[in-house]
Amino acid sequence: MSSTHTHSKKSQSLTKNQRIVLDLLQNSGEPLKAYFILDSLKKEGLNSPLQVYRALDKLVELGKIHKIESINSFIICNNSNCASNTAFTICERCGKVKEIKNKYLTDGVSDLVKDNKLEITRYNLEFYVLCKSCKIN
Amino acid sequence: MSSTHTHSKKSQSLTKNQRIVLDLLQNSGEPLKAYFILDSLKKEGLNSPLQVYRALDKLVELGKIHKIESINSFIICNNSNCASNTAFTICERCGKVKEIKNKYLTDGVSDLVKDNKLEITRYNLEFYVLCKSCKIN
DNA sequence: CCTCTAAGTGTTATATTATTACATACGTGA
DNA sequence: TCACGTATGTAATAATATAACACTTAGAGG
Repeated sequence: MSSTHTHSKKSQSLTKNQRIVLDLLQNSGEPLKAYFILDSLKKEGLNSPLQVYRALDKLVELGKIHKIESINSFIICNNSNCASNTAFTICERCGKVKEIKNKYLTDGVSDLVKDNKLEITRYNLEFYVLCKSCKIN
Repeated sequence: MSSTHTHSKKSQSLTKNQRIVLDLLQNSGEPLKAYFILDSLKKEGLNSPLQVYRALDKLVELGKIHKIESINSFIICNNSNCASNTAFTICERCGKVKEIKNKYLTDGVSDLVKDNKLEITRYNLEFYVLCKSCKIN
């Protein structure tokens, strides 16, 4: 354990603010709003919106979370860092959001994109649905 | 032509506020922000944000315009009222937005959706691209 | 013609979401 | 040790959107 700093670990380590925001999103699993995150993390030392937005921006950039544009919310990425390509279903009745893991859908979109000669850097797909439990009731 | 009022003609006529907002979006062709619309239409008698948002909401509902969620902007629908199914490309460099008219893409998405047993009521697809002129320069 | 109703209007105030600006700290590599 | 990139903390403010309430209008239908 003598020479512990062979090369920088910085790149894979998050700062404190980034960490606590990521943890909250991870534990929640649901989309959360910036100001809700702020309120939730007051006790951890977060005091201003900017601290939250900066952490969120960084986490989005790292592909660890996604922003769901139509509801101004942020959610943990459950596709092991899909690097800003997002596809979600949002229930119109109960608001529940799910990240679409279905490879066929996302691959299909990629194919469509290729076929149509679109040079995409990233995309954001939001499908409004009626979720199973809402469909039943 | 004696009984001219067989059924209401109301449905196809817009109110004054809806009309002037739609006209502005039509003439512009670009995505516009709500408060820009407000400023632009002060002289036409629009005084408050709510007047703009109400008109925008109605026009979105009618499928005459779309909201582009990731830039909080509204744009005329050039697919003859696609009823809230939207697909756009947004240039990451210059910000130019285009509604995707390509039937293959939108049909393809519909197919994917069917194949994946998603019961979609509507969708919002935002593809970030590098547009032709930006690619050259 | 009269009245009921749904939809729209106008206005004030306020809520929600996000950024600017600026001074400071901290770690890494030269 | 210094410079640089990145993050931090804080206050102020900008940008986006909605709530609440009183009032008007247009068309349906008697």
